[in-house]
Amino acid sequence: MRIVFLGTPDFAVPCLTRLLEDGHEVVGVFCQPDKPRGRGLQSTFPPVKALAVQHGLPVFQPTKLRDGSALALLNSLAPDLAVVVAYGRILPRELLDCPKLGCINIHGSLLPRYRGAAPIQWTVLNGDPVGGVCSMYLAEGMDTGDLLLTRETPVGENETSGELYERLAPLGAQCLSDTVRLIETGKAVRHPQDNSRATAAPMLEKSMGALDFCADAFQLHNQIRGLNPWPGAYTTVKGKLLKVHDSRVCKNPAAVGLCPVPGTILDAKSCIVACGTGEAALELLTVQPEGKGRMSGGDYLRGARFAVGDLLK
RNA sequence: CGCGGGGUGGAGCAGUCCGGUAGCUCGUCGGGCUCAUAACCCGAAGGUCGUCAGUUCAAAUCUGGCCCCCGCAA
Repeated sequence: MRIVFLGTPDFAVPCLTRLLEDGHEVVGVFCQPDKPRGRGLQSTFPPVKALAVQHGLPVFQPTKLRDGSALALLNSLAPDLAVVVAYGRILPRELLDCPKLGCINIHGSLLPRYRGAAPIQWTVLNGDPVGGVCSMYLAEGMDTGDLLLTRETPVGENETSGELYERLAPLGAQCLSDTVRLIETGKAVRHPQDNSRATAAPMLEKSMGALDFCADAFQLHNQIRGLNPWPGAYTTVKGKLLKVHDSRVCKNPAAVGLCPVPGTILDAKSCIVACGTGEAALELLTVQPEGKGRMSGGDYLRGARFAVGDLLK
């Protein structure tokens, strides 16, 4: 089949790889324009572009999709099918109607749950025990199209968004492969979404990373792993940023019977911090002070000269 | 030249402004105490202070260049 692929980040890479392995004719690859990233503002290729270039595929990075030129371009490629995976833009109606067999999408959640830009992260943030990917036809609304296939996977209680992302990307590629085969053989079945069960997964913001130790330890733990690796959870200590990369819920805090102020350090060796009502504490496994590298919670306490009973702030 | 922090025994830090004995909390090794211990006590090993050059009687500390790590912003 003649396929146009639209995708940008790492998550989309296994999908494109799989299409090529399956022997499809990828006639064009769309991704977001190169953007300056990192220290020094160096311009970098999106991962999908890097892969496409490596395979000698034509790459297109339009800044506008609605001025007609994108439509003309897509028409000229005459695709049977368009595959959209984390492209990062809304496709206008005229583009959706262009490919003969339509546009399909791989989404990192079990729709209708988590429609939007950050489905994987919200799965973790909410502490869901099960996540997954699904394939669907694109419709005009955000992730509202008819479902095709769904693939579930259990989510570990300490799994980070980054880790789930890594597992979901190949699962998505498999799902895509199966879906394309169904479409190719005319066996694809549309399952409309149950809109009443829909939830939103909006883009993450930096401010979501602020930790408040008055919250429940489980909640904080989900926040930390859900925002790892980006944008990251943090607290402020002595006026400086302290990122918290990794944590564990500590169900039996050492301070039995006490009701320490949230944020109190309960252990000198492993940076266990009192949270919420004190029923469960939070062990900060890996932290990173502003301007420093990441280190274990214990190392941090030693270097910053904290003692048991001090308030982490 | 976007803004900023930093490189000191194995780890995390102090010391740098006001040059002059290598410090702290851990870890490691040996010994002791204990029913026992990641707890406690005693002792030991381990560092050309990122690198190159300069100033000086003397540089971790002052000056200049270079390398590397990181936070913010994007």
